Amino acid sequence: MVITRFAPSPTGYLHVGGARTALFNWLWARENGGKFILRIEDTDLRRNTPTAMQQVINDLRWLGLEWDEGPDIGGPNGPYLQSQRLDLYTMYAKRLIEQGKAYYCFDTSAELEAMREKASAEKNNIVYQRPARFPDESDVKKARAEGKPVTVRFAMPAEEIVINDCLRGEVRFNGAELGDWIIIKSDGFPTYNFAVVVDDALMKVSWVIRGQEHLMNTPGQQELWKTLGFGELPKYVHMSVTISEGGGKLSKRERPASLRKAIKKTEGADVEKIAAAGSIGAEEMKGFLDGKTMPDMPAVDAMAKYLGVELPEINVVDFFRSGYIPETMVNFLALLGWNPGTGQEIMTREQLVAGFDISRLTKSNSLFDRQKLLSFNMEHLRLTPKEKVAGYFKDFLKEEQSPVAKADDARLEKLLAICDGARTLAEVEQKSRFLFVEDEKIEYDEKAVRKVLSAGGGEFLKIIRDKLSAMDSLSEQAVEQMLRAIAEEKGVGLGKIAQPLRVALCGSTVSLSMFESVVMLGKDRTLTRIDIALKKFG
RNA sequence: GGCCCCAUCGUCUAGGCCGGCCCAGGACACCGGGUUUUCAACCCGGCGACAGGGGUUCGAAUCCCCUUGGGGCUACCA
Repeated sequence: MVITRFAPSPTGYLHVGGARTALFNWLWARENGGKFILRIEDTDLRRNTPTAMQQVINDLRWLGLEWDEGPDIGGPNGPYLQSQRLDLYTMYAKRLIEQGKAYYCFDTSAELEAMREKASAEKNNIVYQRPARFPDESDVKKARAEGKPVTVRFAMPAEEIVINDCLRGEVRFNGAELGDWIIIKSDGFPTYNFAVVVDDALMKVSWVIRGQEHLMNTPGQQELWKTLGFGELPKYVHMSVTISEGGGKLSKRERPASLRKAIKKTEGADVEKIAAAGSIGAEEMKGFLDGKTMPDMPAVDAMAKYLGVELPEINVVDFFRSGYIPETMVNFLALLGWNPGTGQEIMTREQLVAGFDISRLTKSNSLFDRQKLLSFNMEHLRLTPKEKVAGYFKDFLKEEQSPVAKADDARLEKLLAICDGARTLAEVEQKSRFLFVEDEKIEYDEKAVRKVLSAGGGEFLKIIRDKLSAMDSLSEQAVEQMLRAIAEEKGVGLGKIAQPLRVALCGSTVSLSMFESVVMLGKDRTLTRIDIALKKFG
């Protein structure tokens, strides 16, 4: 049976790189009728945040990547939180020590740092000097009494280690150069590389599909697996990595970094007010601007909103908030480093599962192209069943606290239908907003007013007003006829007529079709808005 | 620096393992035109790549080597 897993560390929102890894594992399990496990790697006390696990779970659910075993639903191989498996790691570490395959160390971080510096000065990799005699329990006691840190290292064999990667073939390493590495930290917690082996083995994971960044960890993990006698090795697949526009692995730091850039670029930026918007202190703000610290995501988002800058989407939630739907994300992410070989690009979840194959993974890194994502979203907005999209739209509106949220299901679907060709739900929201704002509260875009209303558009508005008030029933056809008639009479294009009306009704030059807009707004409110606009700008 | 991975249009990629069907195909972006009540969409057309150098071969995008470039890892992070 194919058993895969996704093992994030709960350090914040799920970002697209992680989502892609999760997706490939999920696809491979589903394709083979296997199992997909969610495991939380919370062995770093300092970095974990209490809400992060729930955030990751929410994001995976939104993407539709359901797992068969996990911390929230349990399973036969639990617990699925590493922090709850500590006794297991301790037990296996003890076993290794007894076998003489691992040993205690008492180095301080300063001593380690000195070793690193020495190695780097010699233009070499740091290799930990294995002691001639492994310390015993009495040494440990002594070290503890002296207040020295106690860690455990795995003794790597000094021989060639060959791993067989399903994507990259045989990759060779020199065990002697890799050196002995820590499996138990001084706080008693296992390191990632140790816990991952124990858990993968105990959870019977048969396929380890992860990013290329883990390739160097594999020889160590493989040796440990063998030493622990865990039997048949899992199949290893080290996928390409997702690169961002600026070069380098896509990282969640990009959002704060891009905000910092924006603040520095803004002339006369009121740093105090910006900090207040993010509810962070002056100290933290200074550290952030100096590039020393990163505020948390809510603070970053709030400051960006205050400044009115768009930050690049990195986390899965960012894409949700920008109006993308899960179908798009799953499809697009799947195509980053994989393709079905059929030339088909736009695919449903089912098609992805059916067509997925590890052997068609790409070896080279790929860049996350937001332009293409945008066009994918348009396609999926069209392809996905209407009710489903309406559901996503509702969630989106709620998250954005949009006035459009007041609309009922029928109206929502209507709006979505009118906006066929929109690339994001945010575009639909933006175009529809004016329908749900009070007549007096329309915000008029200065440029739009200048360009359309002040430039003689008021004349046409008056004509429209007169014609409209004479109509007794409104229909899209009737409104269209009326507007076209005016255009013809005046010998101008329809645009000359529709644009002033648009600005009067919406305050903007970007909105729904005017024919539908007038009908949906209703005669009275349309007239009211025309009057307001005429009074203000006519 | 050391170790490891990778290398086809601006981007994602097809093709490469089984050399000739590839003077390299698709998609997104871009450019030009059309359509149009705004934005978007839509239709037609166009630009555009085998990183460089050596081999092997009758023949190389495809196989080998070197160079260059990109990426990863180099923690008591995961």
